[in-house]
Amino acid sequence: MEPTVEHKHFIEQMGLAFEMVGLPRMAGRIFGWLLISQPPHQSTNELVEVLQASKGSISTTTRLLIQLKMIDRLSLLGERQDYFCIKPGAWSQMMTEQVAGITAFRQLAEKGLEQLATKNPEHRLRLEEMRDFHAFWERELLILNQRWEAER
Amino acid sequence: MEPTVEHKHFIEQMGLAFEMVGLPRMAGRIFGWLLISQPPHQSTNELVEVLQASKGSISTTTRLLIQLKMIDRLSLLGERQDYFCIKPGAWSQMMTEQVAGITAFRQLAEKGLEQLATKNPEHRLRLEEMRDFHAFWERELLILNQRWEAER
DNA sequence: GCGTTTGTTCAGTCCTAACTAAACGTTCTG
DNA sequence: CAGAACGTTTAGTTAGGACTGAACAAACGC
Repeated sequence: MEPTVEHKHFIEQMGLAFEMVGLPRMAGRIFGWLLISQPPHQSTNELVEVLQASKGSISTTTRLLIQLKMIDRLSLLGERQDYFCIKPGAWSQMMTEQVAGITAFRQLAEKGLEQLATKNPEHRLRLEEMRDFHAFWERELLILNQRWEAER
Repeated sequence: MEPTVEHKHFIEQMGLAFEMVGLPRMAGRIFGWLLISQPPHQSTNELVEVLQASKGSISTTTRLLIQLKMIDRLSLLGERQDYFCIKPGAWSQMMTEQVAGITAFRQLAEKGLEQLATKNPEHRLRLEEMRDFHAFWERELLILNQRWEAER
């Protein structure tokens, strides 16, 4: 299946959106195309052609997306090529990654409170709020994630 | 107030954490120091010295943090220097920024559904899930943000 | 008004990370 | 076994953004 001009535009937008959340643009392009391609699984060569990228780039980036649990590799019986498709729950997985960032902030706050806050309570206030805030979100985001899985 | 070795380590960690969420490392360092400095407001020159950075870098990055509503500029009466301190609700503000990213994804999905999805319902499925997912989180994150403001 | 202090702006440098292209290894086909 | 079809790896290039340093502008004190 060949991409139209609108398809190409969508792909490029997905690239930019992925970049915004800290992933390589190419990852967004691959994921974007897999969202709209017919059929939903595409071979390496198809990706190379459609996205006009090098084999190496596709190889590296598909492995990244697999590691992030956002796509699956399909090896069809009798077929020589590998195929890729979007993994169920890919978006949830992406959100889970975000939670990791929040955890990092909470841990940093806790370490700060242990190691360098004086006994002065007024001084501790800022770090305590940082810790409480991130603990709150850490907890609630996990709950929300479960609720989404349940509702859908 | 002079930073100890532990302070410097904390500052550097905050830099890395900020980098993880897509902000300049220097922004994290400034914010980190403002979290633990005594007093909680610090002048440009103090930031230059403590963080061992150029005036230009501090100037640019403080303006960025102000624009993101994460710190405030204080101009004390009779004082020539500007001071900076953490803005109440800075963390909430940071979270609000994240929501903007989610909104971008939802809008992209909607534009995709309008412009390039065929009538084939099986084909629309992936884009519809993308839209529903992000609409869900967009809604729930705003609610959570309000709950945090209320609870604290 | 002149020099000082302070913040901003801008040109240039440096560093990182994405991407390309080519070499390589592996597996399949005839 | 020879050759082709794939995917991976790696060296090299490129692009973007953070940071520096210096020039600049504005506000103030003497």
